[in-house]
Order: sequence, then C-alpha cells, then structure tokens
Amino acid sequence: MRITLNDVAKRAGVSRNTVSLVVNGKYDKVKEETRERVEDVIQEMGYVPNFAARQLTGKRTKTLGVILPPLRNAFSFYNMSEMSSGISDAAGAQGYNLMFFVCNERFKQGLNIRLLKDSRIDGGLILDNGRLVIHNIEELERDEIPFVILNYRLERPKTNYVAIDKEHGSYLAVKHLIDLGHRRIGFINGSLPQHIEERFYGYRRALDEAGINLDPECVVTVTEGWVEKTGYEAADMLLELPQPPTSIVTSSDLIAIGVYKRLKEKGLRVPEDISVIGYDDIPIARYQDPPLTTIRQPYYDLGVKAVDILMRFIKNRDQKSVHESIKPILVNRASCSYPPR
Amino acid sequence: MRITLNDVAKRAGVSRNTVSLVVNGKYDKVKEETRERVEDVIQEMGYVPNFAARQLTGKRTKTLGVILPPLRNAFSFYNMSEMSSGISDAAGAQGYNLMFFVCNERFKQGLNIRLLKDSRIDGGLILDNGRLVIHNIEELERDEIPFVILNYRLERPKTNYVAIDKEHGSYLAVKHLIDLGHRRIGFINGSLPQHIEERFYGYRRALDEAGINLDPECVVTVTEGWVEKTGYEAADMLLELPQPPTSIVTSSDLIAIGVYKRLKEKGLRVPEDISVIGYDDIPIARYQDPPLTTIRQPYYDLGVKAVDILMRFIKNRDQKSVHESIKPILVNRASCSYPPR
DNA sequence: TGCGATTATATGAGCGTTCATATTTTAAGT
DNA sequence: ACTTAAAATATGAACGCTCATATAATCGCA
Repeated sequence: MRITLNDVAKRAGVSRNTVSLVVNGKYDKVKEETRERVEDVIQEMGYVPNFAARQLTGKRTKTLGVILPPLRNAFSFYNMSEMSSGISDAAGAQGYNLMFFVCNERFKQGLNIRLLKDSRIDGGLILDNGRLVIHNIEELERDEIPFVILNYRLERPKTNYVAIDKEHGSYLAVKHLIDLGHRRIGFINGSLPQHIEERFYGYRRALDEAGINLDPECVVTVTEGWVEKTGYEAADMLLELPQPPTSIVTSSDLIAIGVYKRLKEKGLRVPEDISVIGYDDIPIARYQDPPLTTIRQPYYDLGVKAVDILMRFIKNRDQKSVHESIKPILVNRASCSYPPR
Repeated sequence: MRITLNDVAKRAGVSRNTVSLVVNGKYDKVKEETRERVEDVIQEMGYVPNFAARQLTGKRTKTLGVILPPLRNAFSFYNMSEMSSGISDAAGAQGYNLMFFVCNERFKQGLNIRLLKDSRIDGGLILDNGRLVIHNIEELERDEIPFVILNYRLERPKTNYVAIDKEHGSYLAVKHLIDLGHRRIGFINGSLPQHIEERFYGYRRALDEAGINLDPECVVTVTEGWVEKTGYEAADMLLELPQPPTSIVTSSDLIAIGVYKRLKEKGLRVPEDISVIGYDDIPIARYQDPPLTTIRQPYYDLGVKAVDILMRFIKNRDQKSVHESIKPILVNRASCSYPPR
C-alpha cells in the first residue's frame, strides 16, 4: 500500500490539510515548526502525492501530452529529436512535465485522442505525420482542450498549428542555385503530401521569379522511404534525362547522400560537374565529401514555439487561434557551385 | 465541463454502473438493447472516462512510464529511436500506452522518480544515461514499483535490467580483425563509464585469446561527444604512433565515419591500407564508402525485452529480479580486410 | 483578565470512477 | 398463477486529494 496524505498526517500528528499545505508550498499558512516536522515525515516515508487524486479535484496536471506518429515511420529521427528537445526544454522551463504518446495503428480509431481527453494533461502537442489526426480533431475542439499541431497546416478556425515553411525552404535552395547561374535544376521531392506540395510551390516560385520554364521531367516525386536508396535511384532518373540537370535540389539530406553516391559511381564530381543541395542539416551533412549545402529546418525552435503557444491557451482558453510559420535557413557549405561549361 | 459517467447515465436513462459496465466491455452483464443505447449516447456526447477517477479506484493505468535522459545528451538518436520503437510495439501489443518522461536537470533531485511513484503508471522503464538514476532507485524499490533499467547494469538484488553486452560487441569486432590477420589493433573507446569499461574488457579478451600483447598506446578513450569530429581527432592520434595500427575498432559508426575522413585526407585507403570497424549499424553505415563493417546493437530487441520483463513484474510482483544481456552481432561489410604487407 | 482580531490547524464535502452489495425485472419450473 | 433462481440494473461507499469552511490557539491591547 502506498503512503497517503493521511498516513503522513497521522504520523506527524497534524491534519490532512496541514500536510496538503506543506506539500503545496503554502508556507505562509503553516507555522515554521509544524512545516519542518511535516517535511521530515514526508521525507522519511517517501511520500509522493497521488497524481490521480490531486487531478480529480480539478487541479492542473502540469503535464503536456505529445502525440507522436509511430516512430518507425516518423520523419527523420534527427528532426524528431530536435523537436522533442525544444518541447522538452520549453516545457521544463515552465515546470511542466511531458507525456509522449506514441501512436500505433489504432490511432485511426481515435484512441490516442482519448489520451488527450481523459484529463491527464493540460494540453496537447500533436505531431502530425500526414492526415491521421484530422478524423478526431473536432472532438478536441468541442471539449475545448488546448492543443497545437506541429509540422502540419490544418486550417481550421479553432485549431492552432506551427509548421516549418517548406515552401520557403525549397525556394531558398532553388534560389541559391539560380543565383549561382543554374538554369536546369533537378528536384527530388518527397515526404508527406502537404509538404510535397509546398516544396513544389517553392521550387516553382524560384523558377518563376527567374523566368525559367519549369520542366516536369526535372521533378521526381517520391512518396515514401526518403532515404539514401531513394536518392540513389532518383538521381539515376535525373541523370538519364536527354538533357540532365546541372544541379539537384533534394528534400532530405539522406536523399542528397544517396545522390552523392550515384554521382560518384558515374564519375561525376560535386560540385564541379553537378551541384547538390540537401534538406534538414542533419549532423552528418557537414561531414560529407564535399560538405553538404543544405536547408536547415529549425525543429528545435518549432518545439519551443509550439509549447509557448500551447501555454498561452492553457492559461487563457479564449484566444484567437494561432497559425505560425518558421522559416528554414540556407546552410552554405561546399556542394554547390557554378554550373559547368 | 467535461462529460462524466453520470451525464451519460442520465441521458441514457440508466445508472452509473450500467454505463461503467458498457465502457469496460462487460457485455455479458448488460442487455444487448441497453448496451446499444448507452453506446450511442457515449458516441454522441463524446464521453471519455476520466483517467484520474478511474485510477483513484486502484485500477491499472494500462500505461508504462519511460524515463529518458535529456535528449540532447542522449546516446545516438538512432539507437534511442530503435529502442523506443521496440518499447512502443511491445507495449502496444499488450494494450498498453506509453508515457515518455524526458528528464531535465532536476532529475538529480529525484523529481522524475516521482513521476513513476505518483500512480500514473503501472511500471517504469528507465533508460539510464550513466549514473543519474542511482540516487533514487531505493525509493522505487521500497514502494515496490515494477521497473526495469535499460542499457545499464545496476547490480542490485531487487533491480531488473536489460543491457546490450558491450563486452561481447567489442570482442566480436576485435576478433574479426584478428581472424583477418591483424595484430595491431587501434581502439577508439567511448561513451558512458560503464560501457567504456565493458568495451575495453572485450577488446582485451579478444587480444588475450590470440596471445597479443595489449599496447596501451593503441587505446584512445573519449569520454564525450562521440561524433565524427571525435573519430577524426582520435584517428590522428593513432596514426601518429611510431608504429600505427593496421586496423581501428571504434565505439560508434559516427566515430568510424570521422576516422574514414581523416584516413582519406591522409591518402590511406580503407580497407587496403587500414581496416575500420564501426559500432551501432546506423542507417548510413551501409552507404559509406566503403560500406562500413560494424557491430549491430539490437536496440529494438532491447526495448521489446524490457517491456516483456516489466509486464511479468506488473502481473506478479514477487518475481526474482531479472538481469539480462542482449548480444550484438557483427555486420560484415567492406571496411575490413587483411592487414597490408 | 478578557475580548476581538489574527493566525494556525481541523473537518466535511466533493471530484468521477469502480467495486460490493442491494434491488428490481425477467425467466423457468411446478 | 406462484415461487425461486437467474439476469439486469441500481445504490452507497471508497479511492486520496483540495477546497471552503469551522474550530482552536495565539496575540495585542484596553
């Protein structure tokens, strides 16, 4: 049997309430001497307040729920870790604990939404891995549970989101190449449907601005498994074009690494023969040969910002919903140069 | 105000108990017709049982707590993700949810142990990142909270752990090189104190078995930041030895990649001039040039096994404590060969 | 010394469930 | 139809806390 408030009270010879006051740090309401006695007993008995009981009286749980997609299909581990660190630091700074709920397949049936609804948490952060969440989002809204969606733009009047501006990311990449003089830019697009779309828009916008015609042949879209192998294969498609591109924009560093590999096999040098640009700035990007120019996605900041927004809603539910973007930045290393000839 | 059992009961014109029975799937105790009516109302009102209230009555929470070290200092993201996937799959298979608690600095003061003690979870999985946990472990034992420590061998009569056998891992690596004919084997050791020790033992054992004298100069130990840079620098130290090794055993793939880099700069070919062996088998290992021979650590299995053990203890507390090892395996790719000359 | 004003502590109800138990309804058997 | 058993449903307490409130102890000051 676990130690309860009552056990402590009895042992210390005081009432439940007094112990409660001590536990909750209401030191001005209890005599110094009594407080010390109670604290000693708490220490000695190893008392920890029962979360459920406290919760039942309507107290804040001081914990945030984070819903993650199944880890195996998660977007880059690195991004996810960065984001989690941001969430963790920001929540910790406000004295909040975190519960990470990892979805499994049952997510579709709404079981995970329950985890946010059953009063274990003060608010939720939902990392969307596509569209899964949409099925149950109205329930959260109806129950007025504060939540923020990360990494996906869900345009609903009562829904908050923070997302990285993928459009801007690929715009930056393409613009960089155009500035270097490239006119024929291959694009290996990938990831979630929404991201694919946004990335494509960024690509197109940069091209448009420079008055370059978009050649659909230059765009390879991969809808899953965006790892080295994907890049390796997609590079092949691009290189076999009648008029191959002088540069390749990718949608992940891993893809770029796969591209590197294929290029090397074909005897093409980066960046002399062909420029390559990554996406994510994962730790190994800088150690590639040549060091990979890439787009850094501030996932840490994404996490921090999401927590900030969520906290605002926890403290005051009647806010206007927040839709925020975080801009990626270009990390210029050595894999891009002027086009050959 | 959130919907309660009572609200549902009133609306459905039945008693609390009936609704409770339906919610808990005790279908044999309630008439089909009533059940359907109640289920409709639940659906309609979006009722979700209050976790705290249910918990208060002593029910299993059907959730496991996972304590993770601060993500930023975590060991390889990849390993951690693998492990989390294992945990997640195994827990999910038994209908259990997961709460990941990410430690922050306050961990030392025992605040995170509270998360395991406050009855939110049925049991805990603690990923140790060194020694942090030790301070509070007695409290968990005293309260008879089922828990398992992952990745660290904490030898206590009432404590369970599952750890990957690092000793065996480096033994395998060194043995592999010895079998190829190497006699002078550099060793870049790293990670947590306990792991460093175990790895060293494995290294020594393989050497002993082959009757090779251990030359302390060949062992470089790095106590933090085991990333590419570390490998790059450690490689330097080894190469500058009067009699440089013909092969290098590392303690992470990232280190091995750093080693590759330095070797290439020095014009040394892998494996013709020098053999290199990694540790972890992270996804990019196979895409290195040459593909990296490495030691695969079954972190996924570690997670699964930990959950299995924990479940046993949840179901029956009076078990003998379990100390288990998981053996890494050698993944033979192309970075090791016969020594030169 | 005693009275009100503080300050310190104690008490009772209630939070939303789940049990154990009590009550009602239905069905079965004579 | 009438008892009895079984099935279906209802009720009250309990879980361990936190509030609002009640009581007791302490103090200042006439």
